[in-house]
Amino acid sequence: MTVSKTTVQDQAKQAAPVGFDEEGGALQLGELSELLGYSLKRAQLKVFEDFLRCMAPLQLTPAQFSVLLLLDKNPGRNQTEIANTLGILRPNFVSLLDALESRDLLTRMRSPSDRRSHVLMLTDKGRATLIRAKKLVATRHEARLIEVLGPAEHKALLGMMAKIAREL
Amino acid sequence: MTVSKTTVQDQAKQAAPVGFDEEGGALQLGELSELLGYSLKRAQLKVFEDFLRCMAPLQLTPAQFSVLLLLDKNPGRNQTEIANTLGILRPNFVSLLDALESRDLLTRMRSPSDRRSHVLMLTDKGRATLIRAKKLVATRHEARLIEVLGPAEHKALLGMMAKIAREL
DNA sequence: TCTATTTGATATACTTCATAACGATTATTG
DNA sequence: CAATAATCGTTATGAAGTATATCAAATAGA
Repeated sequence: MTVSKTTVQDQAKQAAPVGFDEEGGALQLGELSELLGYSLKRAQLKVFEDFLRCMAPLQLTPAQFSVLLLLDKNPGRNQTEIANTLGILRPNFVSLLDALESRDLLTRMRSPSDRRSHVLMLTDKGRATLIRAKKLVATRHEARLIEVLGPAEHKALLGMMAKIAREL
Repeated sequence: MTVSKTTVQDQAKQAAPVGFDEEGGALQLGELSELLGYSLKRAQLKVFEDFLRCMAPLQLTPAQFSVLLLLDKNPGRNQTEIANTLGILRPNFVSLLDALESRDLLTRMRSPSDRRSHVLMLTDKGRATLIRAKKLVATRHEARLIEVLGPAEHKALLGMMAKIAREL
């Protein structure tokens, strides 16, 4: 779909009185606004953008945050388990972990029971960072979303997204 | 976020009776399921996946379909206008158009009034393809989404997505 | 034991997204 | 009017994200 950040700043030419074609006015979105995938993609990009902005002080991407979150709830798992749960392919998970480990947010430890696998664990710094990150998400990011949608719709939205991810 | 298609086929080990940790069971998603961005991204990927599947007979990607749709409603616009409206950067729009033009779905015509710009227009084949594409989207894709969500929630979802894209 | 599988890792490729710069053309402006 | 600036489509290029094949080491299974 390719929806960039630089979005619809096109109507700089000024908004025409709706129902305008032939030269000059803003374009007609047409059935595009009824296409769920289209809106979904644009909304998703906006949400990630906002996440990055809110998380700027900690320099964590959504993917990195999700790893910390999952590790905190599931200590002692190996890379394959965490990656699979997040839908990340093992090869691509390596560099993601490299980055977090180099920042001392987590450690890879050879498992004593199966020396092929790495047991992943948050460091103290990782846990502390996660706590701060959760606060930023709650007080800035999700707060903003709730502000825009209202609490009821925000919750309903969560349910719908989960349903699509699960049942489609 | 990095959410691949190969998703959560991890619980192959069999589902533990919920509220299980320490080895063996499925992982605890934890606050991840409350993270709107996370669910949004996974849902978006699913929706695009379904779109591609439904559109397979016509071999149109979501981005290509959106271009045809927009061109049909806004004939005679140039590349920059269409690209900006879709949030696509001009350089990246070139190869997208190349693909559609080489399939004879649209034409680039030098504008007589401004010989820098290309006026974009659907060909007859492009219009015919668009009609078929719209039918596929309506009868397969959106129909499936409505089946999963129900008509009321589907509509509510459209509204929420538009709101986020617009106001966040 | 011999073979097959799994784990983390590397290499690699393809797609998407972003920026800089160019020639041609048009607009501005001194 | 001439000189400069801006715009259009395009090319080149780079950074991510995503995908597959393959490897050595370790384990599991025959």
